[in-house]
Amino acid sequence: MPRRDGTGPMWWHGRFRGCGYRITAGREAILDTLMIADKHLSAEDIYNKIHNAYPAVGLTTVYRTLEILVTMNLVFKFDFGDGRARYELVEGSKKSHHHHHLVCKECNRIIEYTDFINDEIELLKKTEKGLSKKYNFEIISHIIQFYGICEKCKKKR
Amino acid sequence: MPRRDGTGPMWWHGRFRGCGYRITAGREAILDTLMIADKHLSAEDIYNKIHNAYPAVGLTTVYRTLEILVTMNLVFKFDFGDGRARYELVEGSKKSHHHHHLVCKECNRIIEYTDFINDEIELLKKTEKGLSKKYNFEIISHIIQFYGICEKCKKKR
DNA sequence: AATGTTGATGAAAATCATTTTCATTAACAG
DNA sequence: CTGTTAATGAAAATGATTTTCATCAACATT
Repeated sequence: MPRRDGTGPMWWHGRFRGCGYRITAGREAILDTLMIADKHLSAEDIYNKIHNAYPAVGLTTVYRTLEILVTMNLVFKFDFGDGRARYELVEGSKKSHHHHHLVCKECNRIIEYTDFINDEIELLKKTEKGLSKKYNFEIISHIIQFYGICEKCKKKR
Repeated sequence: MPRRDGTGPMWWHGRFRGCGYRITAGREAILDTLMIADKHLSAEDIYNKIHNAYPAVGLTTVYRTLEILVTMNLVFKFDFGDGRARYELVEGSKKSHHHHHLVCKECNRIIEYTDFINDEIELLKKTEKGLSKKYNFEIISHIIQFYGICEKCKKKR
């Protein structure tokens, strides 16, 4: 039985192996980092967090692992418009919860919000159902982002 | 009075000049292209479309103009995950209409949909109102995208 | 536990969209 | 018409991400 307290195989091992991928120290470190952070991180963020404990894991491996995780739909890749991608565990993978983001066009601050989620989930369900039928499109994930000016940047003006 | 039939100043001239920007042939060509296309284009798409009529307009100018237009909220910049940004006129600027996108994770095809928009608009309004009050965040635009597998890619499997 | 197959890896080089530099040109206010 | 200064193109720089390739290690099989 999969556990997540470090005493047994992690919840994702089976799925990983099932796809023909091997479990390596680097990959475990990357997944652990994503689970602990439970927040969007860039590839370099992850590399830095890992580097002390696993000096042998290079940035290339971080990119390669993230690509696999995104393909497997275990991780979602975000673009907040600042030229580098951010990654976070897909909702349901573990601790993560349904949320979306506000992106400040001025300072690029990201605000994660979980408000007004119930109505949103309901609408999303309905929309996904309708869209997947009409376009015969299998919907796996979605993104909702609001762009604007954050509190601090408004004051600066 | 601003017109859009080529017989007078375009609707955006005033706004452009008001921000201290000059009107140049290149900028007119870029805006025209976006208006005619009324669909997401990459910087290079625009460059190619313009190049015959305006060989003097370089790709750099396209990028620079697009950046201005995005800052002025006349144009929206999209990331569909294939490494190059797409641009389209903001809804309300001109012919464009409220719509969102389905993105195929496999072939990167983009499907533009306008279905189920009424409920969506209503929810968005409510959410935007709530969010801007709670976080004191001025919302200018939003993005909704669904990721998944398109019809053709499902069949290929 | 030893071994072979083959996926995984790091380092360095390559890629490629986008940005910056800089000397020249042109918009437009006066 | 003229001066000021923003806009421009070409070429170089940037910087995140990807690829190459020789080496290493996971793990299925013995």
